[in-house]
Amino acid sequence: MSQYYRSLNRLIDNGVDTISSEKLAHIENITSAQVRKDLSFFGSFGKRGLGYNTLKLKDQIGEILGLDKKWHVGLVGAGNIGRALTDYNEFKKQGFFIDVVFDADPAKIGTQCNNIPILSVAEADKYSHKNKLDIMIIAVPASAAQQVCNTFMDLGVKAFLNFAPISLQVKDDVVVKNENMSVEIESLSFFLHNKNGND
Amino acid sequence: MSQYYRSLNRLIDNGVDTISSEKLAHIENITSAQVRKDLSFFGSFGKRGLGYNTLKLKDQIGEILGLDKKWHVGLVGAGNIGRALTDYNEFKKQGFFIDVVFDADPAKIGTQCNNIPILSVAEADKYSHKNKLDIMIIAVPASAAQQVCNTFMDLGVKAFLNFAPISLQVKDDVVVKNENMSVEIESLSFFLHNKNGND
DNA sequence: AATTGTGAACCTCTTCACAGCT
DNA sequence: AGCTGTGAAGAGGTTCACAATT
Repeated sequence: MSQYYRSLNRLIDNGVDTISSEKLAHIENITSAQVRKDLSFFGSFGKRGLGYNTLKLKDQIGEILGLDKKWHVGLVGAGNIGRALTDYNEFKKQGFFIDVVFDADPAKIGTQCNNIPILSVAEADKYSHKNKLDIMIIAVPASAAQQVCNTFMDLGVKAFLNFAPISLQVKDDVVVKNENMSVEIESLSFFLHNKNGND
Repeated sequence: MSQYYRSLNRLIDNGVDTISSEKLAHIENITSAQVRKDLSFFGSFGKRGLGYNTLKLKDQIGEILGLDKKWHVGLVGAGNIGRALTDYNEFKKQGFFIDVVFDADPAKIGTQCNNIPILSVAEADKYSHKNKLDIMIIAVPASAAQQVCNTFMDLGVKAFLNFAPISLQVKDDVVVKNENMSVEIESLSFFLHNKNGND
């Protein structure tokens, strides 16, 4: 869904105002039936014989994904990944602005990261009572990730984006999405390894 | 598989030398049958009545994933994400070292990024004739990603890790893994949006 | 007694194919 | 005529349950 949204934005920028499931499928490297199934699950957005209106479809998907809302995002871990994320344009473009950064390093606390204040994790409690925190991004080492997650779960955060390379244990009403770059590069390693083995 | 590998490393560090599919499943938040199916696909690594030897299993998975080999990785795009990746410890730990960075910005060319030289994309041809490039990481804007991908495909690169938020079109013998952080955060947005709607 | 490895059942996601709109 | 929306068929992946093994 998210991927359709992005492709539609690009199509709109290029002045395309109508698109068929066939063409959209080609862009996404999937089948046209898949596109129609995905979209029809949420409603009837297309016109038979014509296709989908790019602008209308984009808005409808945006609404489904809740992109019309502004979510308050916090980040834990002002390391390499954390710093990159505070200035990541794709997040900003979709309306995900990072309000606050938490870190454990006393040298960093009180400073800023791309104009976002860095607080101590101990201040999270106080912060969360004054400010909304819808989504927390965890960009700390694996050894600290579960503890950090627990801290913010206890403060009522229901959605986590986890960059630490472990599987977090969470309550039933909490959702975690993992962003594990090592997993992906290792699957490339697997592919190359096997390809060469069969040559 | 990759996730098992990481968990096994942590178990070994903690002095655990044997583990059952049940316990490993618990760590990964999956079922024990799933663990056994995954592992048995590649061979019989366990001992009935006992479980799996952590050290042996780790080595066997490492071999399957090709982690005993050293892969030569190149990076295109010395932006926020690119810079973070050149110093990303998880890659280094698994043996993925970035040898070279390519960028289009004349101001960056000739400089270094965490001690890795930054070359112009025009020099990629020359570079690739003298050095191996097994995996290319694409960390450029969406508008440039396909072109960059084509350039390196033509130079014979068969594996890409793509951080640009588009679906790359590649030849049949080439594999692309996408690392699209916006997709994940948007799925969190979707979750929160719907949860609140049903409250 | 404990735990693996695996056929069979089950479930979920994908593709096919075509009726029904525009 | 062209393209969507969707039931039915098919493929792929997950779980069950138990014989085999240590």
